[in-house]
Amino acid sequence: MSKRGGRRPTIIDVAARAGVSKSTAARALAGAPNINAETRERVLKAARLAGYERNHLAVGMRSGRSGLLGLVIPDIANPFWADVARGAQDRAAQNDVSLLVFSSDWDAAKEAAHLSALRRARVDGAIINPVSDSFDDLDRFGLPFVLIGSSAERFPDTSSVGSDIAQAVRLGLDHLAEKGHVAPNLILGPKSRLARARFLRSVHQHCVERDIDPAILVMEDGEYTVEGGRLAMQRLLKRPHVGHLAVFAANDMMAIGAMMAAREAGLSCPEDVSILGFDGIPAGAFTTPGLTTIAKPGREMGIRAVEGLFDEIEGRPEHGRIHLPCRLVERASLADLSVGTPQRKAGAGRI
Amino acid sequence: MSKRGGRRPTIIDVAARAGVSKSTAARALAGAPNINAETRERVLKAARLAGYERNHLAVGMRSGRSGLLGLVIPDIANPFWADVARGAQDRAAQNDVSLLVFSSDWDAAKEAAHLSALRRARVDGAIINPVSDSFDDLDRFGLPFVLIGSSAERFPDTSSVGSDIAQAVRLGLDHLAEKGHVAPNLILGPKSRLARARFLRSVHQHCVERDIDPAILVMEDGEYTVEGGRLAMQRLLKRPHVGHLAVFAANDMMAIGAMMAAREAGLSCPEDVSILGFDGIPAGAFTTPGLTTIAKPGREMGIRAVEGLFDEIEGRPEHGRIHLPCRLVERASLADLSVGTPQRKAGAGRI
DNA sequence: GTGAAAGCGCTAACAA
DNA sequence: TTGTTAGCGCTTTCAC
Repeated sequence: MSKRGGRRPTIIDVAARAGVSKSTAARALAGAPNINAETRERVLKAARLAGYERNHLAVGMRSGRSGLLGLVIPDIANPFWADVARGAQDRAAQNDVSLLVFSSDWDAAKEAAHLSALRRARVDGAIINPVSDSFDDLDRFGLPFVLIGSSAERFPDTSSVGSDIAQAVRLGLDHLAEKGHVAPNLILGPKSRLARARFLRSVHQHCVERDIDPAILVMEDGEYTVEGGRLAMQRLLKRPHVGHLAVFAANDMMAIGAMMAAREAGLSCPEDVSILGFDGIPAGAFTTPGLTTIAKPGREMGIRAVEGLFDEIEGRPEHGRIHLPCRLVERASLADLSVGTPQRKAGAGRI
Repeated sequence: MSKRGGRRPTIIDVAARAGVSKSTAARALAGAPNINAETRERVLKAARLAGYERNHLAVGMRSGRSGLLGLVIPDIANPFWADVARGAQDRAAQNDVSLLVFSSDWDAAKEAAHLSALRRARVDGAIINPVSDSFDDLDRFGLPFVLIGSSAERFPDTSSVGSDIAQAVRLGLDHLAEKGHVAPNLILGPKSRLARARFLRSVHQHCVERDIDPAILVMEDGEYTVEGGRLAMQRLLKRPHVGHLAVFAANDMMAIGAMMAAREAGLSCPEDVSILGFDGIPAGAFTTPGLTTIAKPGREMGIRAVEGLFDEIEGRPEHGRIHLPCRLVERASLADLSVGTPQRKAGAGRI
């Protein structure tokens, strides 16, 4: 608390200490080439002694760069998004840039408010997972941005970073098939969300590749929450079905909800019901049984998004859509139906 | 993307549009009293038309206030801390200030780096949960700060916000006693952390109040993680004991680990083992059985911390230690041993 | 190789 | 009530 009140040293203080002008001090501090080596040392030493730290505000003012980046995600309390935030944070720090993180809580009005706050804070750009698929707020954002975990169809000249849904679905469906679940039931997100369509499209495509008729697929919708998954599973359970029930949920939270619904219905997992999740949140390791899931590379997504944003800001027109691969996390929520019975080849086309 | 490249309007643009000087425009925008009502309207309208937004950097430069606050927490991926961050975020937004959130990952070097980044970003102050209890970095932070979830013994003239550990421990121990577990085993954090001492002190104090000899308490240490809890529980299980085993863990993650260790040892919860957690993380609702726990008011802590920080910054010397009450979340991890046998009064002093 | 001066956008003290 | 001016800390010409 020593110097709580004391004015913080400026470049002028450093220049005075070193006995040079402030422009010389600035040159030394910036590591410019056109300066006497000995003078530079003197300035650097003076800066150290004075405890000088460059004022980002003043720099921002001159350069037009605040050194601030925004990150708008739906829910910081969701471990997946927290992981994204951490990756972005770390990558930004490498370039001495700070990150303003906002939770939109799936609320378009809140998102608009955050975007506005970001503009006022003079961020150099933002990484955004848009709440709605209308992108209205984005149209008037007016600053460089990168989309994360969302399709960029509306913004052809914008980069986006996401997980490779098609690859993830393939991974999941093939793993299910290996265990003898060729055409699993699906628990999907709300119809309003584009992510749902992308997921479903990948499933259809994979089915076609494996000679399975997509029409036999049974599916239910729900919110991307535990409760949403539980409700969807209850509906699935009410439908007529025989024998073992396999479920592929579009989100780990929903998968956990489905697991609870199964237990509440007196069914046990994985004996009566197999459940595959999608996200890779830590809580999946604590359920009974542990949740087998497809893990998205959250941290890596955050890192790549920041790098993409740097490109946007610098005007390097990458405009790429980066799709990072997901990986299978095998735990215990899938029954192996292929054991004891002849291993059925994928593509059999029956449930 | 319309005006991506276009220079953003300044107060000078607004003044020109309204046909006044920039100081008049500034007065109107600031809502100063000494200005003609009609002129004010004209300026406001001009600002709206121009899409003017006040430049926080420039304001910060003049006023010495950046409108930025820092938050340094051990782990943004821990739902409890994410909750704190969200509360702080929301409260800060009310005053149009933004929050820079950093994860120290329990690493003192990282913490020091973050504190330095915060200073360079010119935050007006910070909310900090210090990694180590040595507070060395804090000594040279040099900006207003508020401690969160940590004791402020080393900083008598600093505010701190935390949960009321004593009340929480009382709540937990009394609830355990009601269920017939008078002297539960304890799973504590690492010896190096001050939080451990505070927790233990509260337990001792409560025991004394209830006429229980603290010496009979059995305890194990571990890291504040699932793995730490599992290891501690394994050690607890190896000790000689008869009948039902009750455990009070100092952290939900550890409690979940303890639950796993019990299951791995062939014991079932709550039949053979009762487990009480402390934190209130969402994952506790997804374990089998659901984890009974004491929930800390994370969100509220974040809010109060920001308010306390505003006081510090304004120079209002509150220097209070706010201890917010915790609440019991009853799920299914505790056996009720009082059923069927006469309810034993608290204070019996036996296991 | 170094210094003087302008200017980023804003607010506040002083003048009119 | 309004305008003029100085200056926050920094970088970047332009002279010397």
